[in-house]
Amino acid sequence: MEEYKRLANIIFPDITLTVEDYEKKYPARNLKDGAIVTRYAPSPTGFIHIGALLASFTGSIFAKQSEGVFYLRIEDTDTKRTIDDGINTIINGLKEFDVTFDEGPTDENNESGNYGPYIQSQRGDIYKAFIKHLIMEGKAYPCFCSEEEMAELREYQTKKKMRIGYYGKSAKCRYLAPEEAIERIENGEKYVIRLKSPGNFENKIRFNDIIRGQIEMPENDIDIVIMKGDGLPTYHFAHLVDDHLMRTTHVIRGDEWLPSLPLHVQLFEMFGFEPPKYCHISPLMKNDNGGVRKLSKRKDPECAMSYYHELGVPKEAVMLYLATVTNSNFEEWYLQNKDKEIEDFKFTFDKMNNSGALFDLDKLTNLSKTFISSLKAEELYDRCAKYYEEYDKDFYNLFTKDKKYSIDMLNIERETPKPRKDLGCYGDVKKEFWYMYDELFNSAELNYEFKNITDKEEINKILDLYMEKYYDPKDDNSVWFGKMKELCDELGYASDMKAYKKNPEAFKGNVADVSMVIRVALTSKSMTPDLHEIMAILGVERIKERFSKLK
RNA sequence: GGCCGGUUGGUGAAGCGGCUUAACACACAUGCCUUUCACGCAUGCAUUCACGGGUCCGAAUCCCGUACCGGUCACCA
Repeated sequence: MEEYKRLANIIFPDITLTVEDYEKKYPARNLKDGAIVTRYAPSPTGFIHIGALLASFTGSIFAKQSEGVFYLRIEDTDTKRTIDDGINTIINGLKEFDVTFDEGPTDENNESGNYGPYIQSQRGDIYKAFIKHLIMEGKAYPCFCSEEEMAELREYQTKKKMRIGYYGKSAKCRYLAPEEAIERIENGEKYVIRLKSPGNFENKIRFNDIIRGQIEMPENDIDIVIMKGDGLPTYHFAHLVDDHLMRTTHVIRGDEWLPSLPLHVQLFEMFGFEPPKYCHISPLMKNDNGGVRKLSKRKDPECAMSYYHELGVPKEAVMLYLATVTNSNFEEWYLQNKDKEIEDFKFTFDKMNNSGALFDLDKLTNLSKTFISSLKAEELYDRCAKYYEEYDKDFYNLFTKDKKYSIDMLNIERETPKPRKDLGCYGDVKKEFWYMYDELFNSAELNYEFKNITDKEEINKILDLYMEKYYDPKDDNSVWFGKMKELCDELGYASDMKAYKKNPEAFKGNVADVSMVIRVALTSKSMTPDLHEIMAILGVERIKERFSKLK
């Protein structure tokens, strides 16, 4: 025991605070029964992907609904991957989707909360105190094996069909006498600290995952590295220290961590701490030539949150989609409670899927269309203006030049019980309505999509007669359409569709064909929103102007 | 290769031993409505829950085996 103590003091001469000191410094949280304390703990690698949003949304919703705490912890122990401004990227990126934290860093230099620091690179002494404690008890040891030696070991084990890893007899440094270790350290040899695992692979341990249920796995017997050569802890050890000291009740994380659960439980037991509850969530998957795989930020553009931002998909639609992935019964509830907020739905762990869901962009688009259709014209206008200001300055200028005009345009067949659902994102506004702007209509290379009536003379005949005799901007929709029928009668087209269907031979065409001529003449497109409203918004002069382009 | 997890339609899924002739939603198809499209409405879309065996009066639901898919086995998280 004395040798272990000496070893510990030689490795960590400056660490004076003990595990007990930290236990006192970070007391149990005083929260109501059942309150969930959980966290989002990303590495600041400068990129927010949809899986990260899903994980953070899940954590925040459970914390909120249980009146618990949701905090941000930055896991920057991998100094090679950490980037500048990574923290701001995470905070601002999530904030855009209304995911916010009760505690944790608030920007690169500040933080709030009593359980910090919340940035792992600033917690070095805390980890060291915990590691020192283990060394003093003979439960951790310095390992001097080089990368080459480790590679050899792996090769040997593979050849012999043994389990791979630093364990049992293969764990040479485990058997080094403390005196020898001290000597090698004093000689300046490089080392890492490994856990002296008390586990036996032959023993099974069981634990309960909140999402997966009972799981049985062999005990961990691998002497994993707990402190790297650079003095920083590995993920596993930081997880133990941080989640214990920050008094986390639920660890919500991706299921890639499931295999290291025996290790984590072992770590907590070695310190006599109660482990948190674990909730392993499945990753979002994607079809890929016949197979499925995890959504990948390298291969899949839809994985990056910036993808939705650039398209102008409302954040509400993205969140709605993630809510349906989180709890499959959410959608049914939402369809009946469209006026409520996502948070009003009571999310539960047992409704969480325990196998990976295929990411369904179609479904997201549908949610987005439905959501946009429910917006008031003015609200949509504001959102679009913001979007185009960022992504299409030219269109932004046209769009905002006459605010009322654009709002009227957006309001076609909107703010009714059954609004149009044709806009999947803000970016679609330009695609659907560009012809409403003279600057675009007059400069575009127009492709008139005339359908049944294509003869130029006939088209002009219809347009002329319509303008001279039948068009009156004061008419409401039904009066206007009544006149359209009169126009049809005069020119030999069927004004009554039923009569036309009964005997198509008797007519040159029907009222739909004639309406189509006017629609295409005004917009060049065969598919548009309500024609009467379009004309009302364009006004007589511009209608005439557009008709004359066809002369 | 070891360990772990998963497998219900084109997709997300409900289901947790009899109420299932497998909910709901997306997608798709057809029809209706209709001046186009979109909306809306109606109908269709798994005789079957990966496969094989077992338990049971009864199984998508419980057990065992097989297959396939996924994850993991770093001084990365």
